[in-house]
Amino acid sequence: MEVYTIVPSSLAEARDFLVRELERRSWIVFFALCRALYEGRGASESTVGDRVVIIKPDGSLIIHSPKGFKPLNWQPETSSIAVSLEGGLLVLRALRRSPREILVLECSSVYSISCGVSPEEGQFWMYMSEHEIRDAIVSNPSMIEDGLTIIEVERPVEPGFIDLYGRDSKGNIVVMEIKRVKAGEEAVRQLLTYVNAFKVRGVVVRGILVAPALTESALKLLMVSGLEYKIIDLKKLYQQLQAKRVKRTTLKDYIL
Amino acid sequence: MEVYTIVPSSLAEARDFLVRELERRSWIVFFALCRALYEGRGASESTVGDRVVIIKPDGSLIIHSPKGFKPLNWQPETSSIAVSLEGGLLVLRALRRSPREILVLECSSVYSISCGVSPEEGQFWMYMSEHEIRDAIVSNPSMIEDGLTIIEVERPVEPGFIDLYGRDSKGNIVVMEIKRVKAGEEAVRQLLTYVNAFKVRGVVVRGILVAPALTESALKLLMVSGLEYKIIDLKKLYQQLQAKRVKRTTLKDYIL
DNA sequence: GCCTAGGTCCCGTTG
DNA sequence: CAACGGGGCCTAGGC
Repeated sequence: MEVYTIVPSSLAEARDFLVRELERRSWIVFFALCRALYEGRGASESTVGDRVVIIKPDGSLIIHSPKGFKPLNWQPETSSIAVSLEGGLLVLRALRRSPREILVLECSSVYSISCGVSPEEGQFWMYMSEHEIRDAIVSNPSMIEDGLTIIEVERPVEPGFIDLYGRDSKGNIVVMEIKRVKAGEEAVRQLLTYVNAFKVRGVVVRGILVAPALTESALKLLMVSGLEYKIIDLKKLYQQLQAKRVKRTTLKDYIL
Repeated sequence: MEVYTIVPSSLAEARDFLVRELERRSWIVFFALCRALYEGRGASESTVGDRVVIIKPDGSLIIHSPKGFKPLNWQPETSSIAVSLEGGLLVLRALRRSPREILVLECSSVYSISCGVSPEEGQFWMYMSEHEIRDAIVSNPSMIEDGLTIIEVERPVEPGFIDLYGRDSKGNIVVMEIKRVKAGEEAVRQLLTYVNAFKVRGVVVRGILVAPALTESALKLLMVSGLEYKIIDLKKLYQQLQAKRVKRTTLKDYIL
C-alpha cells in the first residue's frame, strides 16, 4: 500500500487533493478544524473542533473527536460526497439515499491529508458468537440436560425464530433461547413470546434460557413466567471449541 | 493543532515514534499492513490486511478495514498500550481491565504515522432524541389525547422506568412508552411489562405506545395485549422544536 | 460495580 | 424493500 500525505497550504489545495482522491476511490484520512451538521433520522450540530475524518473506498465517512470509541458524526454509506469551497470554508456534503440523510462538514482549516489505495483486504474471523454456542449445544445436547435431543435449529415461529427446538427425555417439547452474555429481562421476554406462541395454540412447552449468567430481575421474571434456565461456562466452551478449531493463530504468548 | 507525519524507514523508527507520542498522549493515526488478535468477551483473529489505526488521547484504539462504518477491532478504553519489536514485527498490546480484554496488533509494515496534539474539543448537540420528544409531549400533552395530563416523567417502576405517566380526562392512569423510530414488538413487550407491573398490584392502567410508526407484528401484539398507540409526526415535531430552539446553525442552504 | 434502556445504533439474514 | 435479532454492541444514568 502506498500512502501519500500532504500538508495543504490552502483550502483550495486541500479541495483539489480531496476531489482527485475521491475520484480514485482512495482511502482518505485527514486532520482538520471543522464543524459538522447532520440531518436525517436525527439531527446534530457542533461548534468547530479538531477532528480526524476517514473516508473509505466504499464511501463510508467517519468523523472522530479526540475522545471515545464512537465517532461524533458519520455516514455509513454515501451515495455521493461533494467537495467545494464556500465563503472561505472547505465544505464536504455527504448524501445518503435511504434513509435520506445529509452530513455537511465545514472545515476552516485542514492540517494534513493522507491517502492510499489498499490492495490487501485480509480475512477476519469472529469466535464465540451465539451461533457458535448454539452449534456446540447441537453437537452435545447433554450439556443442557441429559436425554435432551435437538429437533430443529432456528425454527421459525409466529414472529422470529427459536434458537433451539427439541424434546426432553420425557417427551416434552423444549424451546431454548441462547444468550452469549449475561441475560437481562429482554431475553426472558423474548423466550416468553416464543413459549406463548405455542400456548395460544394449546401446546404446552418448556422454555429454557441458556446463558452464562442472568440478572436478578431477569431471574425473577423467568420464575414468575414459569420458565427455566441453564447456566453455561463460556470459558470452558471456548477452550473446547478452540481445541477442535483449525488453529490459525494463537494468543498464548500474549495472554497475561 | 499541529499535525506531524513520518514515513518510517524501519519498524524500529515506527516503534520509537509511537512510544514517544503515546507518552505525550497525542492523537495518533497510522496506516499499516497488520493483523489483529482479540480475546475477551469474544475472540477474533485475522490475516494481514491494510488497516487504518487510530489511537486517541484518551487511549481508545480503533482499527479500520477499508469497508463499512464499523471498525474491525477496537478497544473502547485501554489501561495500557505497550509497543515492542518482536520477531521482525511491530507489536502493540492494548489491555483493558474491565472487562478484561486484550487486543494485539502485529504490524509487518507501517506506511505512515501522523500525530497531533488537539486543543480544540468543540461542543456537540444532538436533536430529536427520545428525550426531546418526551419533553415536547410534556409541554403539550394534547398532542397525544385531549384532556391528558402528565403526572411524572421517567417514573420508576418494578424494573426500569416509565417514559411518561399521566391521567386521562376520565381519571384513568395512563402509561406511555415513547419510540423515536418505528416501533417493533420489543417496544410493545416493554410497555406490556410496565402495564403488567401495575396489573399484578391490582391496578388497571391504559398503556399507550407513542411512535412515528409501528411494524405489523408490533401492532398485532399490541392489539392482543389490550394496549393502545399514538402515531406522532416527527417532521412536524422537529420543525416545532427547531423554531423554539436557540438557532445555532442552519442546514437550510444545504438541504436538497 | 451491576443493571436498564437508548442509539443517526450497525449489520446480516430472510421473507 | 421492510423487519427481526445479534453485537466484543457503546454509552449514559441510577443505584
